[in-house]
Formats: sequence, C-alpha cells, structure tokens
Amino acid sequence: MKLFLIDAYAIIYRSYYALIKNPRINSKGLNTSAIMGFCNTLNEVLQKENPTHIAVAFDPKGGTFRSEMFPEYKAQREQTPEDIRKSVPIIKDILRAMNIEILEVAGFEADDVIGTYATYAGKQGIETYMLTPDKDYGQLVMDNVRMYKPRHGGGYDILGPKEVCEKYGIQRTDQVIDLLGLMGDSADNIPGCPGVGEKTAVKLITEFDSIDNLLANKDKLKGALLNKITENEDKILLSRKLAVISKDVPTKIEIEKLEKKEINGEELKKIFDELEFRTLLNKFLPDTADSKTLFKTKSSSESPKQRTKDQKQQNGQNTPNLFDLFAAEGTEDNFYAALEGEKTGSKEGIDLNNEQVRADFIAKSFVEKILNLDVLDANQPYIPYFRDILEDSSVEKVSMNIKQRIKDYAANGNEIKGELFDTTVAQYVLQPEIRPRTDFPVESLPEVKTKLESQLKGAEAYELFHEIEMPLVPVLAEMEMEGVCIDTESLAETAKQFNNRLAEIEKTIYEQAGQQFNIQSPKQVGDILFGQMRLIEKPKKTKTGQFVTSEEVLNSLKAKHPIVENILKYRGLKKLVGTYVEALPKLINPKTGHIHTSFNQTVTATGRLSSSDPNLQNIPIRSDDGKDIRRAFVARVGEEFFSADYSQIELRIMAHLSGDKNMIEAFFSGHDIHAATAAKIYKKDISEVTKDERRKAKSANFGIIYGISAWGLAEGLSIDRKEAKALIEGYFESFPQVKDFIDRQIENVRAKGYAETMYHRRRYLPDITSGNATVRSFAERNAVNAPIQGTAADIMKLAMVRIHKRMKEEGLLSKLILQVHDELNFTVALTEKERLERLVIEEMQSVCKMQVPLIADSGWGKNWLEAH
DNA sequence: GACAAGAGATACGTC
DNA sequence: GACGTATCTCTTGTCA
Repeated sequence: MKLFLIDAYAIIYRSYYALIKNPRINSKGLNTSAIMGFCNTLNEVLQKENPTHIAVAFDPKGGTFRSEMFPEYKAQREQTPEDIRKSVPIIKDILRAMNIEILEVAGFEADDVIGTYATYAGKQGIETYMLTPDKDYGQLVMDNVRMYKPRHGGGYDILGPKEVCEKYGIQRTDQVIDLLGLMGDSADNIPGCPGVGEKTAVKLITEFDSIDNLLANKDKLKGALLNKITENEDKILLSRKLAVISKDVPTKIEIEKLEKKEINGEELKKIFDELEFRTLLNKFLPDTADSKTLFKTKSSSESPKQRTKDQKQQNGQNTPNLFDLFAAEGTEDNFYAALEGEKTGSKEGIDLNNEQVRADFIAKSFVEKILNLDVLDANQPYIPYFRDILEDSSVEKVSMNIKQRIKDYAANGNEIKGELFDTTVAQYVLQPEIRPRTDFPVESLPEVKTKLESQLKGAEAYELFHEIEMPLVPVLAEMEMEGVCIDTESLAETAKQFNNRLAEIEKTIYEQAGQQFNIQSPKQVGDILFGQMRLIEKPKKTKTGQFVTSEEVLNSLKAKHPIVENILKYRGLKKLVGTYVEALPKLINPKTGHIHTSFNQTVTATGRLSSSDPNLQNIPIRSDDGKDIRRAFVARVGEEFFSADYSQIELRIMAHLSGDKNMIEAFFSGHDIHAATAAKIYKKDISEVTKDERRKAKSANFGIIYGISAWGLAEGLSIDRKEAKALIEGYFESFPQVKDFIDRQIENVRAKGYAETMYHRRRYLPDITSGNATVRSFAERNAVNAPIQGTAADIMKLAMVRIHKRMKEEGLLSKLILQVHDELNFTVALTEKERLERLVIEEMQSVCKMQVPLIADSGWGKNWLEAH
C-alpha cells in the first residue's frame, strides 16, 4: 500500500502565487493558475509515485479551534484572493470526477486531518506520504510517514525522520513544534518570538531541548536574547500551542475508502473544456501522455534591484513642488501674475490665493523679508521670478538644510545671498544629540524661526549660530561642490599590488589552517583559531557567544602561530582595498572628475563636522600601505596641494581652560609637548626623557582630551591598571590645575546639566547624576572632553569662515577642499601660493587669544601625503 | 520560497 | 572619547 495525503490549500496557494506575474487567464476572464498548478502537481504525483491510495484534505469554511485560541490566527486566509476562492469548487469537482476522496472536517484544518490519517496509517504499517511544502508537517513524520515536499524549481524532497532532523538541525521530529513556537511561521501567522528566527531557534532548542526547559533555565541566557525571551514568554507558549498539529481529529478513518479508482474521463473532459485546458486531459489519461510543460514563468525584464534604486531616487526629491500645486489649482497664470506684481511692487500681487497656504506664506515672507527656501524647487520654471529675491541680500533665507539648497540653486547658476537661518542647524546648536526634526509644517516656519531664535538667545548660542554656524554653511557647500581630485592611475596601481599581496596571504592562511574559510568573517576566524587550532585555553567571547578576534586579541597571539599575523595583515589590507583603493574611484563624479563628500554640520555631539559618502576624514596615514592612498589625493591640474593643521590644538585649549602653569610653561618652552609632559611627570630634564616615557605621557595627554578611563589608558598602553593609575596620579601632581579643571568641569555640569565650549556650544549630559557608576563616569568624562573638543571645533569653524571670506574678498582662485578636524586642505594656484599660505596661517592663528599661542603648521606638495 | 532591506555585531580607518 | 564604513550574519518584510 502506498498512501498519499495532499494538503489542498498549500498546493493551491503555491501554484497561484508561482504564476502571479504571468497568470493563466481563460477567455471568460477566470484566473486558472491555481487549478492548473494543482492539477499538474496531482498528475505528477500520480505518474511518478503511482500511489494505491490517495486523498486531498481541505480546510473547512469558518473558524477552527485555533482561531478561538488566537483570533489573529491565519488572518491571511480570511482574505483569500478572489481567484482562489473561485477555484476551490472547481478543483473539488475535478477531484470528484477523478474519484479521489475529499477530506474535510468542521472545526479542524487540513493539517489536523492529515495528521490524524497519517498517524493512524503509519501505525498500521502503511507507507504514507504527506504532500505539502509546509514545514510544520515535520512534526508528523515517523516510521512509514514521510513528507513529500515540492522543491522550488521542480522536483520533490522526501523527508523521513532522519531528513527532518537534519534539515532543521534538531534531534527529534517533535522538536519541530518547539522550533515553530520560537521562530514562528509567517505562512500560518504563528507569531513566535520577535527577533528570533530559524538560526536562533535551532541554537536554543539544541541547547535546551525544548521550550519548557528553555523557559525553566532562561537565567542561562543573557543580553538581548534574554530580554526577548522574557518579554515574549506568553507569545512563545501560545505559538507552540498553535504549532501543534492534531493527531486525533474526531472523524471515522476508513483507509480502504481512499483507494485509487478509475477516472471519470467524460466528466473530467467536460470540466477541462469549460476551463479551456487543452492538453491536461491527455496527461491524466496515460495513453496520450505529453511531457511538455504547459507554461513557463517569464522572467521580469526589470531587476528588483534596479526598481528599488529608482524608487529611492524618486523619494530623495521630496521638495514640495510649488509649480505643480499651482498648476493643479488652475491658477498658474495668477501665480505668475502675482509674482510679477510682487516684483513691480504692486500690492495685489501679494494676494495670491487665500486657500493656498504656501502661496500665502510666500506672500507673507516677502513682507517680512524672509524667504522660505523649502517651498521653492530649484529646478522649476518659476525660479527666474524668484532670482532677484534669492540674490537680494536684504531678504533672509530660511530653510532646513540650506547647504543642499545652495547646491541645488548653484547647479542652475543661482546664488543665494543674504542672511541664512537653517532650522536644522539651529536645532542642532540647541541640542546636538537630538535628531533634528524635519517635519515642520511649512506654513509655520516663521513661527518656528522666531521660537528657535529666542531659544538660541536663551542658551547664549545666538552668536555661535549667527557668526559661526550659519556663515559656515556656504563654505561647506562650496567645498562639497568643488570636491577633491583623485589620481586614479596611482590608485589602480595600488589596487593591483594590494590584491596580489592579498591573494598570497590568503593562500598562506589556507595552508596554515589546513582548509579554506572566509577570512573576512570574524565568526569563522574565531572558529578556526580557537575552535580548531585551540591557540589558547580560554578564549574571550563576545556577548553573542562568538570568539573575540579583534586586532587587540590577535596581536597578543602573534607568537602562538604564524597564521595570526597573516590574518591581521589580510584584514588590514582588505580594509584598505575595500574602503578606499577600490571604492574611491567609483565615487568620482563624471561631470567634475572629482570626489564630492558631504560635510555634515548637525551630526556630532561635540560640534565637530563629520564627513560621509565617502568619509574623507578617515583616509589612512599611519601605516605605510595607507600612505599610498593619501598620495592619490592630488591638487587640481597645474596647482599645488596645501595642508595646514593646528598644532596640538586640544592640549592648548586644555592648557588655556585650566590655566595650568606647568602646562602653559611646557608650551612656551617650544619643546615637543609630550616629551615636555613626560619631563614634568618623571621629574627629569627633557633631554633625559626616554621614548617609553614620552609614549606614556602622550597617552596620558590623549587620555585627558579624549576622556578615557584609567582602564582605557591601561588598555591602550598595554600596562596594568595599577601602573595606569600611578601614571594618572603622576600627571595630576605635575599639572595640579588640570586636575582642578577636571573637578570643576564635572561639578559645573552637575549643577547646570550641560557642558559648554568657549563659544557657548552646549552638550547636555543628564547622565552625570546617574546612580549607575559606569553611566555616570561616562558622562563625567564627556563633561571634560566636550568643552575641549568642542572649542577646537568652534575655532576651526571660525577659521574656515574667515579664510573663505578673505579668499573671496581677495578674489583668489584657490579652493578650500577638505577639513579633517584640525586640518585644512587647499588646492592652490601657483601664482597664489605665498598669499594663500600667509592668509591661511594668519587667520588660523588669530581666531582667538588664549593663554598659549594658537599655532598652525603647514606644508606643500603635489598631493596630500607630500603636503602633510 | 526567494530576495532584499534592515538591524546588530564586529572590526578598523581617522582625529 | 568622537565619528563613518565595510562585512558578515540573522531577522523581517515583500513579492511572487
């Protein structure tokens, strides 16, 4: 005996959706995809497997015991597509014509019915197959009972108990239930535990054997997973209940009734004729079998990737389109007439359309001498009507993201002049760590502006905003538009060399490991080094339970095995190739031939700029390989690269803010500041300072500036915490006022709730009063770090504004192209070299007067590396 | 079910 | 400490 039990809906759905793009529709407009697919599947099984017994199970109309347990259960099936609903009675007719038994039990789903039949038949020793793609049937598999699972792209998998366990990575078939309880099943609307998918579910069941055991021992879990499991315990238990398929549906089982009988060919032909199925009948009636496929799925001409990209591009342009708005209202003529009126000073011109909020706002804006750039689209034909206003210095321009607006207009040859008020930047100045909101209702922008303005005054940040941040906006816009020139040939040569070396290292690593693996996968590297090669006894693990393979860990293991060094080499080189050598040339704008980064003005917590797409503020410099990359950044043709950077600006600011006599003296001595620091700490003459002492003093200096902890300092220097503590104590003894400054800062922030720079840029640090020592210490370090880094950022921004202003006034052709926190880079016309150098250094050094001088170093070259 | 997007981890480049 | 990016891995949503 050979029994086949078919889950009708599973096959119907599968067939219907497989052809959704290219559905089969007959002349009566009926979508016959589901019927055709079902019949094909049925036929295939009959031909190939020749079962002696067969039955098809349907879900009954109305709910089941599961829908009472969980109302959302199988919500999707409630919304069965119309085409499928129409197909089901026809399929049943076909089955009747074929004399195939239909199983349907009120209150139970097809899988329960199949579960009951299969379990019964299996116990009777009948070879039973359940035809379904649904994985939850795995729980029913046992001796004599197998899943017959259609494979994607044709063919079938036959899964017995062993195969089910292998496929899902479990030990027993009943664990399928626990698995589904955790990972859920979207097809059946079983929720499972959010955030837990197949991988995690298998991991958990392998470890804990069952959901019950997992929940009883969940204290063994940690981190995010513990939270997920704890928070969703109810869902997990319910999901498990839902996942259980009944094996004892109250129905009379009569296997003998399922015996395959003769097909009523006449009846079947009638149905197929009606459906306009011409070749299918031959398939069912063996003598005229035809093996040709009936229909093929057409592949789409448009790739999904392309489509997403197009959508993205469209979404990127969400500027309100004023022109279209007016056109839609049929008032285009009025609009232009009104604008003409405004230009000529006629009063009626202002009254555009009372119902049109934007128009009203624009009208008001003119009166208030404010123009909201957000309501204009740089590409629209009405822009000429606004040109005078855009270039009218007496009209203030308000908008979010003005930098982008400036660039948009510049592309069409329009320059924006006059005072700027960027609402995003204003928000940022007020609260740098809050993500700026972009949903200001357009019509209320003047109110928004007024409110922000008074908040800025209240925070003493009015000058910072109007004298530093706003004037910086056009400077950044210009830098982005100019971009930077890349020597692609030199990069291509570098790429070749690097890739050759990578290939060699890769080969060596595989030899040393005795196998191939993905060196770029930290997981696989960990498994090789610690799982297989057992380089150390107790490897450190990450919070997800993987072995840590960070640079730091690997560095400490170099002596254990030569493979370690090779992995480090491989990683370093691969990083350079992937992030820079091969990535940069792709980012060259074909129109300009340059790379155009974005300088983000509203991202960092401290007031620094950031750079992205690509990030040009982290171009390598330290390693020799990195230098090859910097060399590829060149001046414009016929010009030279000029680089100027502040010398120790943060330390100088700290010397100034703390007023520490020893530190100020160290700066005035003109010696190397880290050596001078070491001389003070170790109480010896600077000429006696060793390299190691200087290194430690340097780390201590950075530690203060960056606000790292004693622990961080110890890590960085690979010394123990005791020594780090001693170093810090020595530091504070030598620079007592630095210690006072730190204490004062923390106290100030505790009292006021925020840290601030010399230019009143605030950073709020509410965690400073936290009861959690780790959280509080973090805030305390920020309390020290924020004013130092932030002041450096303020000074650099001011320098940029002044340099740009003077370059413009003096009509220089050279261009500021990059800022890297304490460094400015220019492409300079040969005739302007001396003037520009003097101008830049002058402006950089004279931004503000401090207790120590502000010094800028500089250099020239063909490229960034040489100039640095 | 296949595929892509999104999220989280990990690692690493700069100042 | 402050960033941004690449890659891998897994989950989730969408499209069939």
